[in-house]
This record gives sequence, C-alpha cells and structure tokens, in this order.
Amino acid sequence: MHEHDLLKLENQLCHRFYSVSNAFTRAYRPLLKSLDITYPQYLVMMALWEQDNVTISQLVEKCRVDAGALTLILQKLAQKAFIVIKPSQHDKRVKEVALTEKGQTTKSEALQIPKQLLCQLQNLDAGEMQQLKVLIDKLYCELAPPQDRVAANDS
Amino acid sequence: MHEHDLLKLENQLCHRFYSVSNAFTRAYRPLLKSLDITYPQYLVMMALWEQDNVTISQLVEKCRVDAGALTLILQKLAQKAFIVIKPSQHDKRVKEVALTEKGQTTKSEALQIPKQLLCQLQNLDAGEMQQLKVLIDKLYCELAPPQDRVAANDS
DNA sequence: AACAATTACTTTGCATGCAAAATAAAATAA
DNA sequence: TTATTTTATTTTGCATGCAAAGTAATTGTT
Repeated sequence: MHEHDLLKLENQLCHRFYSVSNAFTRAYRPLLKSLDITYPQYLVMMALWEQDNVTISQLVEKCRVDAGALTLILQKLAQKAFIVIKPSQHDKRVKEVALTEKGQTTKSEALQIPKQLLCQLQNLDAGEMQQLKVLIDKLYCELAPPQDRVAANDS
Repeated sequence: MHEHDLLKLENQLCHRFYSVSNAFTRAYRPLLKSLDITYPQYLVMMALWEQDNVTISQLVEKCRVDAGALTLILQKLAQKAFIVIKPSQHDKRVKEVALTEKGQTTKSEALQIPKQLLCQLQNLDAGEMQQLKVLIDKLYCELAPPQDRVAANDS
C-alpha cells in the first residue's frame, strides 16, 4: 500500500466505526421513540435492567458513557420517572441509581427493540456477527486501555 | 440465547460500535492536536486530500457527516485557512470547497497520523484488520441503505 | 412566462461526547 | 486533629450529530 493511501477514507478503520456507530443511533431512534428515550439513555437502561441499584461510576464503566454526559442522561431518565437517584448512606459522595416500577416494567416493551433491529441485519449470519464481536473487542482493548477508560488517571 | 439476554449490553453490537467509535475519537485527539483540527474536521481533510474542489454534497456523501454539522465544520476549516469555500459559477446553490496552499501542505504532516495510530493497534494483524473492514462494510450497507444515507428522501 | 416541485445548503433546538475545572466528602498523612 | 490527597460527581465550554424547518436558486409544469 502506497504511503498516500494511508490517508484515504476508504482505508480508515476509524471512519467505518464512525459511520456505523452513527448509523446505529439513527436506526435505533424510530424504535426507541415509543419508549421516549434516546440511544444513550437506552444504553443506561439496559445496564440497569441487567443490574439495578448501582452507582454512577459503575454505570460509567459498564456503559462506557462519559461521566459528564451521564449526569444529564440520568437527570432526563429521572424526569421521565424511569429511575430514582439517591445519595448513598455510607458515602455521601456516591449516588445510587435505581429503577422505578415504570423503569422495570418498561423492560418487557424494550425486549422488542433488539428483535426489530436484528430483522434489519439479515445480511450477517450468526457466525459473522460473532466474529465481528470478537474482533471489535480485541480492538477496543488496545484502543482504550483499562487506565484511561473513564478518565486519565495519571500517577 | 435467552430472551432477556437480548437486552444485555454485552450482546449489543451497537454498543461495541459506540464504544470503539468514541475511543477512536479520543485516540486521535492528541495526534491531531498539532494540526489544530478535530476528528470530524480530519475526515473532511482526508476527503479533500483525496479529491480537491468538490461540492458540499459530495463531502456529505463521502465523509458520511451530517450536512448541518458539515456547515460548521467547513466554517472552522475556512477560519483556520485550510480551505476556501466559493459558490459555483454554474449553479449558485452549489458551493465548492478547495484546499488552500496551507491545506495542501498539511497533508505531508498528516501522513504521520495513521502511522502513529497503527502503532497502537498491534493487536490485530493485517488479515484481521481486513476481515473487520469487510464485515463492517457489509453491516453498513444494511444499516444505512443508499436512500437515507444523507437525508430521508421520502417520495 | 408564472407557478409548483426539487435541490443545495443553512439554521435551529435539543442531546450528547469530551477535556478540564470545580465541588464536596472521605481517606491519609503529618 | 489538622492539612493533604484522593475519590465521586457535577459544571463548563466547545464541537458535533440529528431531525426538521427555513432559504434561495433551479428545474419542471402548464
């Protein structure tokens, strides 16, 4: 590959991720509309449906959402009564996030979302899907080493 | 796979793309700092280094950047004197984007960027990289069909 | 030619993503 | 204990991403 080809968009892995990630967000929008949540809010809800009553920093780690952005996302979800945010008893710095009843029951509706989306992805078979996941996970490990997943913890 | 597993973050392809795409943006930031451009601005510059003197709609298609956002991005690049934006002679609706001399010469500096980033991705060999590209392209085709790549052209 | 439909961009309003600074509270050190 | 450092979360300022509305110029229609 010529040196100048390194700068071609066609050869950029990053551009592919950029395109697909944005396309995913757009694809989810109509599916999430009935739930009245955005895609990042959906990520947070999925995390909570898996494990309820978690701290904000746990959500940051699991969802890989920016902590600053998460503050706003959680406020929105709380406004819509999906969750409740309460300071921890043991450590007043920590806040715990819990699903409300509405938040819990919404899970059954949300189960339709992945099904609907998978219908749009008939192009890839289960094997390719799995392959893709493995390769991307491998990539992520190098791109975002554990140290700087959340913030730059210099020392 | 159980039905409830469909909602686990671990099983979401979209979350992987979300994570990696954001990680890429963060990884590029320090590399782009010396050029004084952001990652989306870098995408536009790569497109222009490949083909100069193009219209805005051509850039939208090639870069897969939102048209509204592109207006601002191009303004920033023009302010920094990387490009010049001039209305077309034939069609006053159309605007043509051209690299300035500064914009052109910056390409040689930019050649270092992909090299530096590839150094961080030793984890994947050329074969896996290629595999990844093919699978992602396949995915993108279904996720963003030609009709709604730019805007929702209903008819 | 006059009007309607289309096209190329821009603007607007809202929701992040991100780095860096700011806060407040807890853990440590002196 | 008091001062220092660390930790958890929020705030701030800037740059998109996106849908939808708005503009201006062109094309197509009658």
